[in-house]
Amino acid sequence: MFSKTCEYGIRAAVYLASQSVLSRKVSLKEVAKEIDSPEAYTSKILQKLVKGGVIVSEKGPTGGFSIEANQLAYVTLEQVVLAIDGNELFVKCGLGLKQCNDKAPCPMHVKFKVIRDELQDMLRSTTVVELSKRIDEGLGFLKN
Amino acid sequence: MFSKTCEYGIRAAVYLASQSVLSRKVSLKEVAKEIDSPEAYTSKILQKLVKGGVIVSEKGPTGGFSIEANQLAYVTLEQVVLAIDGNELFVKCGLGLKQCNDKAPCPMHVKFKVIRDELQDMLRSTTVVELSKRIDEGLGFLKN
DNA sequence: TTAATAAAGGATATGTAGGTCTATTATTTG
DNA sequence: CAAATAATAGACCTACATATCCTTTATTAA
Repeated sequence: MFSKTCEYGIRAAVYLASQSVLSRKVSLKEVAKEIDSPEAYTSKILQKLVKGGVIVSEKGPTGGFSIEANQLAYVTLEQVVLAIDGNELFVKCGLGLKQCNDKAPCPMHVKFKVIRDELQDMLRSTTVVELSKRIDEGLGFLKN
Repeated sequence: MFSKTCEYGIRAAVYLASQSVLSRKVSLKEVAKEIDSPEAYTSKILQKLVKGGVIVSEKGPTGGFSIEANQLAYVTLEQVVLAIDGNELFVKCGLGLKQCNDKAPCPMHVKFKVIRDELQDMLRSTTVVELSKRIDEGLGFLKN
């Protein structure tokens, strides 16, 4: 469904949310450890999230990654997916046709669009901080 | 969403359905042309569909690919996806965790499962012959 | 102002999906 | 049986996602 990069990205964003509610900045090393992803690769992913405006970073000692306090309530899974995988998942034809749309649809278009839109709605209405709370409550994990 | 191989596979199956209702067998070359996919690669994909029991093939002159008449009404998109991409799409964790399930869920699990199940239901309740009819009616295309 | 710390970034490596090429096997028809 | 036709199969190639390595830049605190 999502690229592996994006899976890491969501996990990273959720972990950062869990720490940002505590006003903690987190190092690359810690993020990688907590979401069980390769450190160097995680670095690239976090950079994408920074460029996408999803998270912020600070260099130097006492630096690290975080989600700004006033953004915390508004960062959604959709933003994370858009920052990493782009909008392809939300617009691409299920059969891979270049020119598939409501006017010139592939035969699966109508039914597929319903699912695609529901997926996007779900991601848009789910915040990373909301998911981070489930972890706190023991209702979810970011690695195993 | 689906692999590119699977996209070709669905298009091929739908085209074969459209011809099988006319009791026509179709050559590899014709399938590739009609769904706009590389011929040699299409060959591999059709073989997967044959092995998966979705379509049948006959060698020699007058040979070709088709969907058996008594199967035509029952071949679903789900069968095509399973034959090519396997069941990963229907069971895999949205965050890529190995051990994510109802008992030990990732934080996205509950919401993601809803979408995943709806997708599978849609594919299971949609037949390839149903989609082929849309093409006949000018309500869909397999290439552009 | 220097040493330590942490992110940024470029170059490179690896693995897998996607795609091609060529030879072989099966079947039909003259 | 021979020639033509069509699928089958294995080896090979390519592009891209995934992953690593190493150097540079920014920032802090002693």
